[in-house]
Amino acid sequence: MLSKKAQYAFRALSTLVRTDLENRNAGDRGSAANPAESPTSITEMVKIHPMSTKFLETILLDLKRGGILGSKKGKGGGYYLLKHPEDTPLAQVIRILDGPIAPLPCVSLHFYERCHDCNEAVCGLNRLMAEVRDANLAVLEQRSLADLAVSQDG
Amino acid sequence: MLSKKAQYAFRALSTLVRTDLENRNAGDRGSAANPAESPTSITEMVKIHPMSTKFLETILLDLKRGGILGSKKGKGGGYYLLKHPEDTPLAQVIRILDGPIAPLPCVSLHFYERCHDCNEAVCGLNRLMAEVRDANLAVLEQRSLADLAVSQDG
DNA sequence: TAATTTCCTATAGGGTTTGTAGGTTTTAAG
DNA sequence: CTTAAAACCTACAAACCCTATAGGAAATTA
Repeated sequence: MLSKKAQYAFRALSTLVRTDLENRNAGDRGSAANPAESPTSITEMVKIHPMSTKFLETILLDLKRGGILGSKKGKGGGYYLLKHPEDTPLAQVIRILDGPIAPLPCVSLHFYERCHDCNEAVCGLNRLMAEVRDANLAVLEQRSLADLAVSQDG
Repeated sequence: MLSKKAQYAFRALSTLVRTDLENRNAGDRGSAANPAESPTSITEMVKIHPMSTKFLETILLDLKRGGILGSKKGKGGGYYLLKHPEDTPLAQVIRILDGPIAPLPCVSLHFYERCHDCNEAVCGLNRLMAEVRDANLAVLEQRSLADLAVSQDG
């Protein structure tokens, strides 16, 4: 199950994706194209998706440290996507906030930990959970923030 | 990530699967074929896969209540598989010990809970996490306890 | 100078996970 | 009929993690 952190992250990100795409379209028509020039503040995000402001703050900082968001301090500041929405897979968001996607540490690609109680080469569970991991990644590495915004009204 | 409970469960189950298959083969050759007639005790399981006896006890009781195991009390008693290993999907084990497989309650098939903060019909995250759930189930409902025992030496 | 906003760290409360304790009931074997 | 072995049951404790809050410091704009 996704943690609350990850769920809140996706809500905030869906707002940022919309703003991002709007800015890009405006850019095509001669207006400001650079998302960094029109960041979205935490206050605005919370208005759209009500949640604890302070909690969201820590989440956005995580996403910034994780290389997904940029920020601008001071009045008129806020957060913005560093890359095109299509270029940030959902897997990256989940890893930052929830850690490993794999069902076991010994089959994790990014958070691997050795399994002390079994021989990984011949462990049946190991092999099966690697299958589960791959099934997850097939979706989570393919799908991106861009998919998050499609027809999202609520 | 799988809980310790689920991990221990799979280890104990792998022992039971082996015993089960051995008994079935022996049955073909004229010996005891019914797994219920040669149950495996907790003590034996812990010898093969070292872990807390008392903790495993609660896990096995969960699996019994969940309809996966049968048991026999008293001296010479123990646990045994109620069905052929191929007929118990991994998903059933995980649901008993860890609950929902879906990444969000609002896309869970067995543990559904309504999502209060979004319109499920148009929620982008909802749709994506349903994809993840299906990817998981494609493996976990297809794979069974029988797959757990294949070439498992450790 | 004032207002706004991100940035940073610590911490508290609650819940869950993990594991323990102690006893009861059932069954088999001598 | 007694003893030993095993499942069964409930409560509880300790550790850990998740969620959220608090209180400022630093940066930027007007």
